[in-house]
Amino acid sequence: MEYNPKNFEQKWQEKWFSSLFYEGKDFEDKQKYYLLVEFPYPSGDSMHMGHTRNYCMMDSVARLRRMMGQNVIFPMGWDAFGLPTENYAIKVKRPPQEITKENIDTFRKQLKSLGLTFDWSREINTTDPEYYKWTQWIFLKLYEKGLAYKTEMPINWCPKCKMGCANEEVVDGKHERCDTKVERRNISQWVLKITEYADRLDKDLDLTDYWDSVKVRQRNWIGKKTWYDIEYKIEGTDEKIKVSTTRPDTQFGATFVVVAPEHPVVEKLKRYMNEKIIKEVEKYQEESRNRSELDRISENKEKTGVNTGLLCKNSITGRSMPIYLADFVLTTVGTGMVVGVPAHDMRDFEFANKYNIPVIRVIEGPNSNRSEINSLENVYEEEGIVFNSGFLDGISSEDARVKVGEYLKEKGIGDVVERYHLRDWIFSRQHYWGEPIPIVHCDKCGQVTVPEEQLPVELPVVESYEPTDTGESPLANITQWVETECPKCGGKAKRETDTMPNWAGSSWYFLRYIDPNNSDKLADMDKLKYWMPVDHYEGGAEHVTLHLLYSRFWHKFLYDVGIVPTLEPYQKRTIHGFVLGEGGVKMSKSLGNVINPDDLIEKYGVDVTRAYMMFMGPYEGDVTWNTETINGVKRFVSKYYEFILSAWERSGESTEKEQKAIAKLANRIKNNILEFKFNTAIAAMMEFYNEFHTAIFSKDDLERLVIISAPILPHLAEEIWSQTEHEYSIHMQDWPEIDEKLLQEDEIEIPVQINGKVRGKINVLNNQTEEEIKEKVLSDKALEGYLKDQELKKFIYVPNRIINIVV
RNA sequence: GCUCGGAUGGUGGAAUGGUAGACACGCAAGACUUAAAAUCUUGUGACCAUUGCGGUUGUGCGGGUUCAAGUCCCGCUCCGAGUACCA
Repeated sequence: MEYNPKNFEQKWQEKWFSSLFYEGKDFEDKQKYYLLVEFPYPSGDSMHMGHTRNYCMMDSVARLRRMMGQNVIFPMGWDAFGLPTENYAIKVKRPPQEITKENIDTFRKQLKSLGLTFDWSREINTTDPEYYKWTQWIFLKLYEKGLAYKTEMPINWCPKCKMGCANEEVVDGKHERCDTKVERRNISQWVLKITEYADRLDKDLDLTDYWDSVKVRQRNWIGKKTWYDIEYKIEGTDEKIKVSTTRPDTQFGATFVVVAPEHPVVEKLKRYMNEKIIKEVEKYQEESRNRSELDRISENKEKTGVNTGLLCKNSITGRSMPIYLADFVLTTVGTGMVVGVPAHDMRDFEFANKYNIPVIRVIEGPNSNRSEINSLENVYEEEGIVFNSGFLDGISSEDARVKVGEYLKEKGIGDVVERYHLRDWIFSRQHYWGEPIPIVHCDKCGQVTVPEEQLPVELPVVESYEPTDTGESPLANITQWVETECPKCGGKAKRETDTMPNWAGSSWYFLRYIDPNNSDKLADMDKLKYWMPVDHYEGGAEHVTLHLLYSRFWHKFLYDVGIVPTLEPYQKRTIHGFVLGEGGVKMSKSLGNVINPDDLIEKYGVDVTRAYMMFMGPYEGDVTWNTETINGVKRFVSKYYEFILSAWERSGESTEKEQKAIAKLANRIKNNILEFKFNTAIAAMMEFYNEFHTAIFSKDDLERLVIISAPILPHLAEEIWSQTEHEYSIHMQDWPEIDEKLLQEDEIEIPVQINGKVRGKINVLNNQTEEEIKEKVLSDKALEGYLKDQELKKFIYVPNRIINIVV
């Protein structure tokens, strides 16, 4: 009867993986539940603890929901394109295809050894040509709809990885992968017009049940703002410039205008400048061109700029304002021209201060009167009441903006525009290990799409290749692959050698799980209608901006072209915490504090490992590894095993107390798992054990106990089920129906407070009225000392909770 | 700077506005043992009292609402994550 998991855990896993009880069945007449976890990148290392923990938690959810009669789809696959494998392949001169296959085999074995009931019949792999055929197909559709285009653009160039990277991959001016400072380079790049979906990506968040923190991050990234573009006439000319602002309520405080130095309008303005100033302007343009965006943004806060000598007239206030060029203004933001309001913008104040431009205050707020603004500290950036502002006087900032908007329209001198922080998605990578972009360049026909029937455009398998120094993809060196026929005219043509970023394959993988082997379609519409949307998408915080946004964008596009049936891909999205190494530091190879799940399984067994990972702390919080604590879980699991088996041997009649305890435990386990409170689900089991391990139970009740333990301790439950002569498998049993009556108490003990302090306890019957209870409390001997000679001011009775007496 | 989280014993953490510290680790004492490990029992926020009952205080800090606040409101401090010359 001793708990020895080595004797049975593997045996049951083998049986599970051959009997396939956990597969999701298409079209089955049950409530469907699509539970999605982020698929891992199969690196050369072992699976990370973070992944392991979340998969174990979600496996418990999947097992519970199946027992609750739901048709659960809980799939797994591999996000296998990407740089680590490519770099390793270059180093050891082996094809990444081979390396990837080995890594996947290791990872799959690890997942299986944890007893996770992923539906392996639906396994996918983003690097499988049968999979990336459809990634390429989606690209073609995007191209056909004008949402993919190639353009010469300054990109962030990573000199180490020899590749361009999206703004989103640049952190602190460094490539997030390798920490190398990125440079600016002009390169012809494929770009996807995600900005065209910005509005819907923002608005449709309302259709989902994502955690608010997830919605907020999406919205901040999209950065929707209302902008006011205002035309100013340049004095002494017929030219106009259009500045943009989000704070038109401060217009009467505007005292200058700044144009981005690289802005095309500068050429036009030059016509009105004198020779000396033109020279200065050109010198400044040259300087700022050589500064990378990083440099322009970096620590050096000293503002630079050049006065054009030109003046423009504020079309709202009539004020004459000097025009400057300055590189803190970016062409890509707004109209690339800014109106400066030094009293209400710190950056404008710094600039005005340097160039002796007047500061005019026009907003007052609750904590700040109309006093003069004379230092950076008292620049007033908040909203408030507008003064000194002609037709805007005395109204709030918000109302003033509306009024300015109306005024612009009425006079025809500007527009109100919605703009987004989001920029288009740079989709090219100059690398080998990614999906080839299915485009052919023909001298005669230009850019030609590869016809659908010729997909996939497969990556050539080669022994070795290196990134090129020219910045082209390594594919460019593989001539026999590059040289091809033009699908249109049959003449000589060259393949596109850029590949897709590894965000591509992960932007739609959840759709392929639904119909993984379909060779005619991305996925069958009826199957999609049955399974979609994903009911719950579980993942890390690092993917709630980019990956989530990209995949929602692709999904909306696929919806528009009639491929998928839902507007949004995921109904719910939650964020798990990190697993930190001992002492609360990051787990990393260099610190040597990486915990390998294999070692834990070897030492403690699978169920103990799984239960410990869930018991460590709440789902959403970061947890710190503590090897001492796992012993507590091990102790509990062994005792629990021995307890149930011995209780089975001495079984008899359960009293009502035991029946109630099991009913309550069943409810707690179920509710806690569904609410992702795995730690308290296990605590509930421990509490039950502590109170009842010597009690007598009926066999019916013990069966129920084993069943409700199964989602958390799947191997243990299966073993006990079999030892107590039940038919395989416990995981195919129905979750027990709970008799509501068992959850109610006839008599409960509730605390009695006097003036807010607990002074005693009293037993209350279920059907007792407040009057009866009051009488009982007031005549209670133990409380007498507190109540004697006191005036009773208030008697509060909260049913089943507490009594508070104010005297 | 901005946005979003968080702060509860020696530790990880519980707690629909209703007995703060469930559960676990650790620690201490005891039992078993030649001994140790394992296991079991008891105790364990702090302070005071201890012969028994007990009392006071306590959830980062300062206010407030309430019969009642870890939880709600206002104002801070510190820590973590994300993000930024975004006009």
